Amino acid sequence: MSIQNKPSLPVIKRLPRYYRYLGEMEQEGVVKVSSSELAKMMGTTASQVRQDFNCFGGFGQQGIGYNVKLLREELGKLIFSRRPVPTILIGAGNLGHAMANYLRKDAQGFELIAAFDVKPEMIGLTLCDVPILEMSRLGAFCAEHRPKVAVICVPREAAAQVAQELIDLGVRAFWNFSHYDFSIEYPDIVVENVHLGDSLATLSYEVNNNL
Amino acid sequence: MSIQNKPSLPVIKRLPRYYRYLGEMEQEGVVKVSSSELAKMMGTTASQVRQDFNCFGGFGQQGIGYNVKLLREELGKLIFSRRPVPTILIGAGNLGHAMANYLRKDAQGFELIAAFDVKPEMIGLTLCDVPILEMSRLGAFCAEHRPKVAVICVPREAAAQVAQELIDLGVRAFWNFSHYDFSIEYPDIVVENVHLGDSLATLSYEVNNNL
DNA sequence: TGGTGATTGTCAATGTTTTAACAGCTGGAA
DNA sequence: TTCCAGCTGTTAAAACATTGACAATCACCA
Repeated sequence: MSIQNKPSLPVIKRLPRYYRYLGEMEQEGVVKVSSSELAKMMGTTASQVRQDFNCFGGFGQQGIGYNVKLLREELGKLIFSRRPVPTILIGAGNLGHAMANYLRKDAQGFELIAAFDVKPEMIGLTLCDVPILEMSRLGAFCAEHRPKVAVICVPREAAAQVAQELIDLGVRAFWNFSHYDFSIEYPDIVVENVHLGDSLATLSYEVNNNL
Repeated sequence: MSIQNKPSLPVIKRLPRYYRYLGEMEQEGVVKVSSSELAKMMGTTASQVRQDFNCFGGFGQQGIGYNVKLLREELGKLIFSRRPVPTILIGAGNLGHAMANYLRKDAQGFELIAAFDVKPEMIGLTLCDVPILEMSRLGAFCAEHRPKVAVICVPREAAAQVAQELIDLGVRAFWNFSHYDFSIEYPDIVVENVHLGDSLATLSYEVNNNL
């Protein structure tokens, strides 16, 4: 019933998947679910499912199982902010476009408020209804609008400098698609890396060695 | 000196990063590196670095360290195939475009040979120099060209069916951007998931709870 | 030539995550 | 009412991953 020890990273990484499956179930009209049913979907054990939820105080009812709607709501409260987090995007290239679209159509909890790029021909265009601004305006924009999250879609060479600039400007969270690795010197900053190259290399390794 | 026990997933996931850092060092003209220097870059311990390489037989020289060029070559051999792996892309939308570009410009070891989409207005166009074909031609194409890897950039609703079709057609490796989770029923299939939604949700959790 | 400092490969210890086991609760049937 | 099957919460054990420790090796120098 009480909040247990701080959930570990593996647990946190599983929460969105639970949330996703529960959403699908709710849409299908499923009302209750057991840990073993969830385990089957997740490809893990019932034990892990129960332990995961227990980190946050256990949302189930002994003898019954979990109420799908309630459990999903609770997970939602844990994962998402009450109101959309103001977010900016740096690098409006191909990947930047895809991610801006993703933020608008498929993500919840984030509100894209501006994009930035260095290419002169992009300035003034819009991206998912937000303007693409010059990098030189970054400072003034952040001072005024105080974005909390930045999506980094620039090449590695540019990333280090941009990251430092954004940190100095008060941005505290990064969804990082560049190959640049944020250093660990800033303890109060959160970074979620999507290293496509590493992901693809992992696939390559598996193809090479396991097929 | 001999090949140790099968490397675990965490080790494999670190290989691309080692490879990346070694590439940067080689470009800068660095000749040798010690486990503690690598550890510092990776944000881990020297012990782990040595243990990681030891899974594959230890590429260093006692008393000296590791030869940057040699180590990188060895890791490259482990990660990448000798010749480019024929690869197809399913779903030529925004994300598909970005990933096709990525495959061509920034990835090694994969050769995009065709893209497929359901939208009639896309058929006949090209994407990174490869044709965009109708989904109905998938079977014939695979029979002729035998792609090994498929990049899945379709919505979740479509993914399950496409995946099954591709598996039946002999594709054995998937770089999966859809929200569909490949079931575990096929043991000889490798899947590398890039669940953007889950990644973003993780970031959201951190923003919500750690900032 | 022999000593010294640096460094790897390897084994043992520690820490973390996952799995198993079981007491206690619940709803329904006999 | 009482029993039973099915389920959670929780504690304990097992598996796994990381870190620490140290002998063996090497280049260099006196």
